[in-house]
Amino acid sequence: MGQLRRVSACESVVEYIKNGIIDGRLKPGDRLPSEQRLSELLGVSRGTLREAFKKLQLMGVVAVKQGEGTFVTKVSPGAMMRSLSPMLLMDHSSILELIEARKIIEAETASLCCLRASPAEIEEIEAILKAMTECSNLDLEHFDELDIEFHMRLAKAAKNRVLLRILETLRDLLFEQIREVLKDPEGATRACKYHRQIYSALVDRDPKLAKRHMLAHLKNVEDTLVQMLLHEKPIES
Amino acid sequence: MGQLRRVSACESVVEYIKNGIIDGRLKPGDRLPSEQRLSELLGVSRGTLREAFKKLQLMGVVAVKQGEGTFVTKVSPGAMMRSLSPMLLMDHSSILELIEARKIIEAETASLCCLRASPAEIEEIEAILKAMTECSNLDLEHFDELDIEFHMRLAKAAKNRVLLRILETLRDLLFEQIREVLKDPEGATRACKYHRQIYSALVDRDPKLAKRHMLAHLKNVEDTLVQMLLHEKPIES
DNA sequence: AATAATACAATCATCAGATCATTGGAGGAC
DNA sequence: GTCCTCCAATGATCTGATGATTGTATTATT
Repeated sequence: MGQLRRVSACESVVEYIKNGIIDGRLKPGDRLPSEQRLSELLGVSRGTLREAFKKLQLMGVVAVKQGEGTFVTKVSPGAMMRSLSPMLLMDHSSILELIEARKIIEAETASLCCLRASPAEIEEIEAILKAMTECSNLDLEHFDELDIEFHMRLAKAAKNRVLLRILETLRDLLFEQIREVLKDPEGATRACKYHRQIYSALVDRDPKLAKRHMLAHLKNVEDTLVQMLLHEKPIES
Repeated sequence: MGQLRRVSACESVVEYIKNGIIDGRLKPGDRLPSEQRLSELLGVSRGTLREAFKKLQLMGVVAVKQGEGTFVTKVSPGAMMRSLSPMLLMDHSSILELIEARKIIEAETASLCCLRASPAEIEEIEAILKAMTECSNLDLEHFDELDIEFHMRLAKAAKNRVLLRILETLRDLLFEQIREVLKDPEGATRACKYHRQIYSALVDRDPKLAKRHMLAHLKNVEDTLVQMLLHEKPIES
């Protein structure tokens, strides 16, 4: 009997690593022992260990690099964005739900950002804004990255890791859609304008204004996206 | 050297399954071929296949059941929010961040609920509220379940699957804390009062009022929790 | 005939031992 | 000092096996 819970070996390994980080035995940047050694150490097979790593990878706890090893990830700035989950079998309605969620959360983080951002963080955001402005005229290539970076810095300066994590996930899910919007030079110009307004409110430490501008910005993105979705139906694989 | 991207075998399998769902070859509830057969079919080893399944599992795309097989699950846009909880939930500050996130999101869902809830949904919510009122005097046992049910019905009636999924995750992470608050009879009574106010606003279809009451409710929970955290320090492992 | 107990087959969970591919660094050629 | 080659460490993948769990067909019992 006793089917209460037979913990899988894989899950045990995940817990082991997680606890190691929690109690400080493992720190961000640390390299774990090789698969060979760790599997012997924990008494599980390499296959099981790799499944656990796969899970930890997806949770963003570790990063695996062939030829180098497996590392505890630091909570670094938006360094590794692409690696996360793609997964887009979304219909239009779910895209709209994603955007609605983003509007709600990001409007609030913009507001919190006004209250909590350090001067250094504001400077960093300014630098990104500057790069975006210069970028928008010539190089649309990296504009989308800067756009996302702007939003993520804002969210980070809001000092709430839960909201940040949620926005990171939403960002990944909406990444392709955002790119499409920004491919249009006019869309990029508009985005710049909104970003400047948000930044201005941030400098003035005006939460309500920042919230309003962010909402206007995302509403604009939403409208553009709706237009695009109405005219193009294909969902590229 | 064309190191542009060497797609890993694991990732190929993930794409294969995902595309199968997108183009309708695989439908929710379908059982995939056994690991043995599928690995031969796709030309990868079973270990690789299992790593891919691990990832798909975490993405909420498939469910693996020992002795039965691997099944395609019904996939929702909120499915990806699952991995929010890696190592969070360890110190007090992260609990407060969780509550802050909950305040922001749930206040907005209460508002949306006023705009979108069907009469039938409002009736269901009323029934839960009634049960809570009766319950609070005698049976504190199931009161917490009803409390959570109330909030979840509200979120569901807001008709946004992404926000719903986020709140489900936050609920799981905060569950123990919520229980503690409601153990106090006075806390339960207060909760009832707030719930009635929120429900009243819902009946009147007054989004702003509902939002305000929800915020007041969660602020109260937050305050109670802060008090508790100040007096008890233990962090159970 | 209906029901309970058993045996069996399918399937996932895990293990053990290999080979291939990639990375970083050591050491030599210039 | 700089560049190149080679090699050891490590992850990526493969192969083949055994244990654990589930559903079902079979049998025994009433």
